[in-house]
Amino acid sequence: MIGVNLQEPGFFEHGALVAVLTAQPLDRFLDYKAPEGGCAEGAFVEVPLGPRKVLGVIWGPGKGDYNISKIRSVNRVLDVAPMDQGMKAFLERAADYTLTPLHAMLRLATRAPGLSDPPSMRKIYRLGEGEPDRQTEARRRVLEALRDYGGLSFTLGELSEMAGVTNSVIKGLVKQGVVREEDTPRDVPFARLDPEYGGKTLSEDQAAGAEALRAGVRSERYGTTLLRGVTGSGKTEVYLEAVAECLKVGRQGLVLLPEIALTSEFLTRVEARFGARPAEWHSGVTMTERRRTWKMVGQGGASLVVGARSALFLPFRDLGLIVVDEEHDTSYKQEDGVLYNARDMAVLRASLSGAQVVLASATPSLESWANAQAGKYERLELMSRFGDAVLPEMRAIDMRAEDLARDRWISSTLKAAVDRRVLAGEQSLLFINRRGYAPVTICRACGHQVGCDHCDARMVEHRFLKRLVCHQCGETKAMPEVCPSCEVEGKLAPVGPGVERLAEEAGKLWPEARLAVLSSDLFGSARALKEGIETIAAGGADIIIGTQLVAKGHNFPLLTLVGVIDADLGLQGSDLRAAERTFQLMRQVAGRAGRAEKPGVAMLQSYQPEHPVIRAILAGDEKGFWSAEADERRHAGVPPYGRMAGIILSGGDVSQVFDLGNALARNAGMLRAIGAEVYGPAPAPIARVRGRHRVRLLVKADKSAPLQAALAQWVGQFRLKGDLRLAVDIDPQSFY
DNA sequence: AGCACGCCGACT
DNA sequence: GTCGGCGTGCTC
Repeated sequence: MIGVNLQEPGFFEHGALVAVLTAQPLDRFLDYKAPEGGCAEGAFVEVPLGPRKVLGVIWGPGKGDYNISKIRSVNRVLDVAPMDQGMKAFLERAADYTLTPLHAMLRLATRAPGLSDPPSMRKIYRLGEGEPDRQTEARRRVLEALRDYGGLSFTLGELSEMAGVTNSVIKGLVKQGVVREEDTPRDVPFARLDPEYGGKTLSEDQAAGAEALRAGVRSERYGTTLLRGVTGSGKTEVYLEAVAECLKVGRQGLVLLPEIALTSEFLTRVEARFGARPAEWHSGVTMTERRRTWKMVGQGGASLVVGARSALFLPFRDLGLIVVDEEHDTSYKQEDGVLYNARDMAVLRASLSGAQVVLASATPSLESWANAQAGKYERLELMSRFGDAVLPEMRAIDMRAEDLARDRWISSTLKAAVDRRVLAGEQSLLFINRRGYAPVTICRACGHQVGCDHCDARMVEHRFLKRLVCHQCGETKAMPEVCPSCEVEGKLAPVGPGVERLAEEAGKLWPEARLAVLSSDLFGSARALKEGIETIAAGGADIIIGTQLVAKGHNFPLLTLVGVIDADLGLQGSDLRAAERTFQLMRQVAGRAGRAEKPGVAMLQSYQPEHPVIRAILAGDEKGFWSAEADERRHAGVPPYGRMAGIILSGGDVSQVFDLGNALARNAGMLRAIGAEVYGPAPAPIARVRGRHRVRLLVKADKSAPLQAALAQWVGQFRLKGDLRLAVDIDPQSFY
C-alpha cells in the first residue's frame, strides 16, 4: 500500500489511509488520510467531520471501503501522549464485555476539557544575570526574594506579592535581563510522592500483609488480592504500602474510592504517608485540574491518582497497581450512561497492563469471596489491632409480636430503647435500608411476602395502578384481600417507608428530641454532607435517621444504639444480592455503635427472625452466612454462578416502550438457543427518568454460555424508531 | 452528537 | 402563499 512505512509498523506516512475512532455516536471507524508528517497508531487527532472538528484516535490502517474521493485528511495530531496498546485493548475488551459501542468507551476515556487546545502557557520569572543599572529598594527586594528561593521561579503575581512591589518593577528588571521571563506549560507535573516519607510502624499482621502486596507489585505482573479487614484493622495502611512499592518501582498507582465524600480525608492520609498530595479525579474536580490530571497521567507526571470509578479510564502509561477500596460498595456499578462495574473493569484493566489489583473491604461481595475461594484471587485477612472486632450486642425484635399499626414502623420495644438513650444523653441511629418508596407487600400477621406466581420474586405494589406488579417478569395481579399464606384478612400492608416517612414518625414519637436526617439526597454537596455528619457526630442530634450513607466509614462516638427498621427488606426474592447487602449493612451499621467507651446495642426489627440471614447476623457467623448464600445462588444459577443481563428500554411513550419490549421477548430465539431464559418486559428499577419511561427485560444464562454474542445478535435485529432507546446492562445490580 | 434535508400545520 | 415543527439520515 502506498504511504505505509514498512520499517515502523503502526506509523502512517502522509496520505496513507487510517481508521479513526471518534467519540461521536457512529458505529464504525471513519477513514481519513494521514496528515503531513504522518501519524502513529494510537495518536490523538483532530479530524473534520461534516462542518465540525472532532477528537479522534488513530485506531489502525484504513479499510479503504469508502469512496476515496470523499475521504478527508486528519487536521492535526494533538499534543498529548498517544494511547498505548494496553489502553486500546482495555477499551475494546470493556466495550465487548459491557456491549457498549466503542465510541462511548472513548468518550469515557477522554472526559477532560480542552484536550485539543494547544498546551496552555503562562509566564514565570526567575533570577537572570548581572546587576540592574540602578539599584533601588524595590528592585533589591525582588532580587532578594528570588535569591532566597534558589532557582525557583514564580508567576508575576506571586513574585510581586512576595517582594511587596508592583508588576512594573519586575518588568523593568526583565528588560535588563536581571530577571528572566520564561514560558512554561500551565499543566505541570504533580509533586513527587516519597515512598519513604511517613511510614508507620505496622503490627505483625499488617506487616505480613503489606509484604505480600509489595511482592505482588514487584512482580510487575497481573494478580488480584482480596484484602479483608474489619474497621480498625488498618487495611488502608497496608495497601498504602503496596502503593509505596509501586512508587518505588516507578509505576503508576490508582486508588478507587466509592464516595467523593471520603476523598478529602483520604488525601490527607496520603499526604501524611507520602509527603504530598496525589492527583484527584471525580466529578467535583475543576475543569482545569481535570485537564492537568488527564495529561499528566498520560505523560507520567502523576504517579498516583485517587478518585471515583471513572478514573479507570485515565490514560495511564504504566499502571502497576489498582486499589478498589470498599470493593463491595454498590456505587462502583455505574447505573446510567455506560453501564459498567468498576471492580470488574479494574481487574480487566490490570490484567491488560500487568498490574496488581487490591480489593479491600471489611465485608466483601460474594463475587469476590467466590473468586478467592476458587483460587482466582489471593486472599489476605487482617485481624483487628484490638483483637477480635468489638461487635455490639445484637438482638432481633420479632415484629409479628409487636402488633404495629399499619402506617407505623417503629416498634414499642425499639421506642423504649431509644427513650432510654435520649434520657441518658446518648445517640440513637434509626437505620433504613432505602431512600425511595418501593414497597413490598407483607402480611402483618404471619410475615408472608406476596410473591409472583411465575418466578420467585416478590411483588411490588404500584400505587397508581392499585395492583401488584412483579418487577422481574412483569406479571400483575389485583391486591389480595386475604393473606395467601395464613388467610388472615386485612393484614396485608405495603412495607417500605422512605427516610422522610420514618422521620415524620420519629418526630411524633419524640417531639422533644433533636432529629437529624442523613440521606445523600438531602445534602447539596459533598462538603455540606461532610459538615452535616461532623456536626451530628459531635452531638448535634439525639436521634439520627439515616440510609446506607451512615454505613460508610463515619465515626459517631456518642452513638450507643442502632435500630434497624426493616432488616427483612430484601432478604427474600426480587433482588439477588439483597441478602448479601443486608448482611454487609448490618455488620457495618452495627459497627457504628459502641466505637467509643460505651458499649453499643443493635436491634433488628424483623418479621422473620428465624431466617438464616438474620440468624447469621445475630450470631456474627460470617463463614456460615457466605456458604449458605453461595449455595443458594449456585442452586438458583445466578451470579456469580450464572450470568445475568438486563435490557433497559426507554422512551417517552409507555406503550411504545412496552411494545418494543414484547417484540424483543417474542424474538428471543438466539437466547433460548444458548439455554438462556428471558423475563419481562417489566417496569425497570427506576421506572421513569426525566419524563422517559423505562422498561426492562432480564436474561439469565449459564456461566459458560456465550451471552454477549447472543445478546448482540438479539438486540441487533431491531432498529429503534423515534425516541426509543435500548441499553444492555451486563450483571445488573438493582432489581427493584 | 450536531446539522441538513424534507414534509405537513397556523400565521403575516 | 411561507415559517417552522421535529422525524430521518449522514458525517470518512
